Amino acid sequence: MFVAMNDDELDRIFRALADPTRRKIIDRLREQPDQSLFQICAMSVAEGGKALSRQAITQHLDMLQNAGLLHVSWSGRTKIHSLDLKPLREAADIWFRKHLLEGENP
Amino acid sequence: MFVAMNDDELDRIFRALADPTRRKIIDRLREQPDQSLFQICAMSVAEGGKALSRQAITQHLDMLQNAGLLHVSWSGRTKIHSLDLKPLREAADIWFRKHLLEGENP
DNA sequence: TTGACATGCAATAATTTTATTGCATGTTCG
DNA sequence: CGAACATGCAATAAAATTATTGCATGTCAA
Repeated sequence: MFVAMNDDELDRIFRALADPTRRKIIDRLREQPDQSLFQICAMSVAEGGKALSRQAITQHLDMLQNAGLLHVSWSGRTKIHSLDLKPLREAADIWFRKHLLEGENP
Repeated sequence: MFVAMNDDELDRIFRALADPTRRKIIDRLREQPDQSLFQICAMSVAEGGKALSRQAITQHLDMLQNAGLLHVSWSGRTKIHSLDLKPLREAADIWFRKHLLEGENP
């Protein structure tokens, strides 16, 4: 099985995963998909401890989307966010597994 | 199988992987372990395109070591670097696989 | 011992990332 | 229609990351 992904894409994904707030968003979005920006902000406040502004969350979501990790749609005035795990799997294929699976002691 | 890793450790690992220079260092160190700082600098110059200062490389190595990804030893005046992939595997266990393996369509 | 070598340490500069603020736009509901 | 709502856009501030420079320390080898 073969995946195609250039360095820039891979880089965007790794960068997207570098921030704990974004990883938390990914976690929550996986637990419950199709959340609005407001819902995501609410989660963030409820769990994260520190309350980020809506714009901060928006910027994090932008980075996730830029890395191709998000599927976004609109329902009226509401923006709906869900995960797209495919790029994550591709990144794992071409990088992570290379280091984690080769030469593993059984 | 159970792994123990706190949020800080996980965060250091993800941050360490966020930079392309560091990922390249990991790649090269995997191809050829037990390299000195100078060797790593030389590689970086030879391959990376942009020539970083020795100190820049040192700082990158520090971050990798801080994330527990490096095994360092001394031979006289020479510092020897090798990878320690165990933390990477642990990080994959508690985070990556959760998202990548669950709910995979077969 | 001395000079070249391999590296460390510390300060600072340059760049990027993260967060905030204020205002603007389109949508729903009464 | 008009008010509350959900979000966007843009500028800027704050903080963190990345890279550089200069000097210091310990080691090897002639």
